Amino acid sequence: MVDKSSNASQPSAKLRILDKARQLFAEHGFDGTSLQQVADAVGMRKPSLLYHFRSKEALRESVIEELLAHWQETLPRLLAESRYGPDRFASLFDALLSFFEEEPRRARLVTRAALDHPDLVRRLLREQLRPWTVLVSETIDMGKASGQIREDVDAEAWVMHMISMVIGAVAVGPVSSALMTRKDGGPSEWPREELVRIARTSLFAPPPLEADDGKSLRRQ
Amino acid sequence: MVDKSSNASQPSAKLRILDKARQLFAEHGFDGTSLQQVADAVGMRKPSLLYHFRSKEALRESVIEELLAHWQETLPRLLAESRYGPDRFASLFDALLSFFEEEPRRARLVTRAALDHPDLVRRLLREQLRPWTVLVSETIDMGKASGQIREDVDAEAWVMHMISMVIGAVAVGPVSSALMTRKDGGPSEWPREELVRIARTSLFAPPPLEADDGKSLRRQ
DNA sequence: GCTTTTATCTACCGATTGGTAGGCAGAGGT
DNA sequence: ACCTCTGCCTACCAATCGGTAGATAAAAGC
Repeated sequence: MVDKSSNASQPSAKLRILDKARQLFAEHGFDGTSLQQVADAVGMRKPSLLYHFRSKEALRESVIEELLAHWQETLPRLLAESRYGPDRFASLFDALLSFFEEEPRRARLVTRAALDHPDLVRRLLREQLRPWTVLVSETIDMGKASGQIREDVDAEAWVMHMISMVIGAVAVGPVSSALMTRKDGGPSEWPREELVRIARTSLFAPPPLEADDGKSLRRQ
Repeated sequence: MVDKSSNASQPSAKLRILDKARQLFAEHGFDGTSLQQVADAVGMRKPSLLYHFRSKEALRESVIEELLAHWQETLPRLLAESRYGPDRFASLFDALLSFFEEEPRRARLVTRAALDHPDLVRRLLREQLRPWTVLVSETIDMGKASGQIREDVDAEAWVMHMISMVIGAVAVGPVSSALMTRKDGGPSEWPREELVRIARTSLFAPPPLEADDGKSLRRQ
């Protein structure tokens, strides 16, 4: 058994390999990345790499598991940090968006994994992520009773679509933004606000009388 | 010069190659598919395949271009067929969704292409698809004046996100549905309705007084 | 001090990759 | 009859693929 963080001296070869492999897999895909490229990026020979991971397949599984683990570790924190009250979902959605936005490779990696190995990713989603989405769904359903949430929302499906939408939007963001008029001007020119608005308006019930001042819907 | 539909006898080798290559690329990715696999699927030897496409790169470009061309040919028809009046966008959205739903490989292929060759896909989107999305955006903006469309909609961004959302949802549909409670039960158990609802409620202004009977919003 | 374990290396393997050379059968034009 | 061009073939190529064997040096355990 080899632990992943034995000595505190430096990042441990295994972690360095996982880090570089994650980057390369996200950018060029699993089949588009050779062990030689990973080895070069890490700064060691190919057989040394295969000493830590017995095959390319094992390396790929480790990368995916590490991704899900990182997600599973971060998500509860997001849920805990998100403020209570009417803004809670907006705050949570914002956190979810930021999670992938700060490192778009994560979104690309999970998208590629979903395309290349649907069964594996299905299983991991079920086992590791679904408990949390169920929690969110139940909270949404409770919000219907108090009138804050639209009655016609399918909570489970909404959560699923929002996650899929955020990941997809971040993963192919630089590409789909080719449809926008305000041409490039840097990677930050991305219509993030509209994404938040779509999520908000499809979830929250409109305020009773007054409309369009956004008083009860604003985020900060 | 070799035309793509010379004799009417049978589908012409070039087209058969493109067809099989499209399927394989969509399912296993560009790098995950070898020319040998394509040749086997078509039923010819590898060099015969390379007689029609001078390299794997050329084959990939042809597949992508054919995909965009097919899209570009279908989209104007969808726009023309969609009924006028308040239901027009719902009808159009439904057509867009059906376009990818009836052949999910299209969605997977374009997603993979966007990940593997962002620059190429950006260019194709700009040149071939954007004129149509601009048209839709302008119509949306006109709808604001008549009060049917929400004032806070960013038309261009909304259209972009909807396309991205639909393609993403269809491409990874079988995977993300692992987050749903109503387990599998076939591929048609997919929460399509919620997707339509998200699109609708994020675009249309709520009816003046009465709500929730969906009279002015219903689709069929 | 000796042995074992860990982590890396060089050298190599067979299989497969994308791609080329050149032959050959048939259809069509002249 | 002859030539040309098309479309497919067999045979082959160098390069790269994922992976193995075995040597070696340093550290750890006894």
